[in-house]
Amino acid sequence: MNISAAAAASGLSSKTIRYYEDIELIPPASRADNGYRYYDVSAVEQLRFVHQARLVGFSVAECRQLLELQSNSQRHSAHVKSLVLEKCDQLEQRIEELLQMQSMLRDLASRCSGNEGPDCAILDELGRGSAHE
Amino acid sequence: MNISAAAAASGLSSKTIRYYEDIELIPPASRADNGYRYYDVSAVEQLRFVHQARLVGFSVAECRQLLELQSNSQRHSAHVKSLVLEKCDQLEQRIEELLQMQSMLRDLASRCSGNEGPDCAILDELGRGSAHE
DNA sequence: TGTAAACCTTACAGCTGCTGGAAGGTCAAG
DNA sequence: CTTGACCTTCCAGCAGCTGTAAGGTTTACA
Repeated sequence: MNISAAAAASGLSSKTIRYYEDIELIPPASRADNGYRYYDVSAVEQLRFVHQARLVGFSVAECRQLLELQSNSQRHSAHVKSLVLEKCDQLEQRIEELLQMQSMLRDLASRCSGNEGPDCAILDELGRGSAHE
Repeated sequence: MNISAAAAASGLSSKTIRYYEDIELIPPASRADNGYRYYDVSAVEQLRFVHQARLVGFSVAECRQLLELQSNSQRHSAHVKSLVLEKCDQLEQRIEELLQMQSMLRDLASRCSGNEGPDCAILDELGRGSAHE
């Protein structure tokens, strides 16, 4: 399997796969006679693993940890689970932040008449820097 | 007002203020005789403006737009308002994404026994790359 | 057989939005 | 007169890729 097929199968881009190899997130791919990277089923599975982990919000560093756990038969599943729950909490926090920002924006928007004139409560408010603190 | 006082008054760091000047987001600060940057009330207000805009989710490029609008007496407040509402929508989208990620994580966590053993549904699932698609 | 498109390779630059550090000048307190 | 806290510039680095250049290979088709 060439890199672009592996990309299609894993959901990553070829570029990203090379990049992950570069930063040693994943081991160097084996090579065909012509020097092309070659991926077997288990290599693709690893790519998919990383892709999924990234999708649910793990950083590359955290993916490294997860891959280590995956290859460590001495692992405790409790450890893995705690990483997942921790990430969950982080997402929760981030969501709260975004909701905060959104409510500030909605508040700003509600104060602005939104017409052809230049008077704008949004610009005024931003300059005042209150932001309800 | 020195840069650190301006920083304290605006909520930005000195570093960030210099950076914003560097990328020409804000005009070059005036200088005292000793070469130190000097900020008056209106300069500080501009800094605060940018800080607030960043806080509610505007990118630096968008801040540039907002500053232009602020200094443009021909502006229509409707234009400003639409930028704010658009940003609101973007936040909404991002929040949805994070919620999605969170629900995938919760689902993964629920499948994992979380004990001393190595068997872990999370690692299995990530490798399978299903992610409920 | 030729050639053009579609792959593959490496290497390096750039993106966003800062932050840290080095090397040096200035200023206020004791 | 020294010490510490400012200030200055400039350059490097963080995450996590993505784009581009310059070249080699393979495949399809005329």
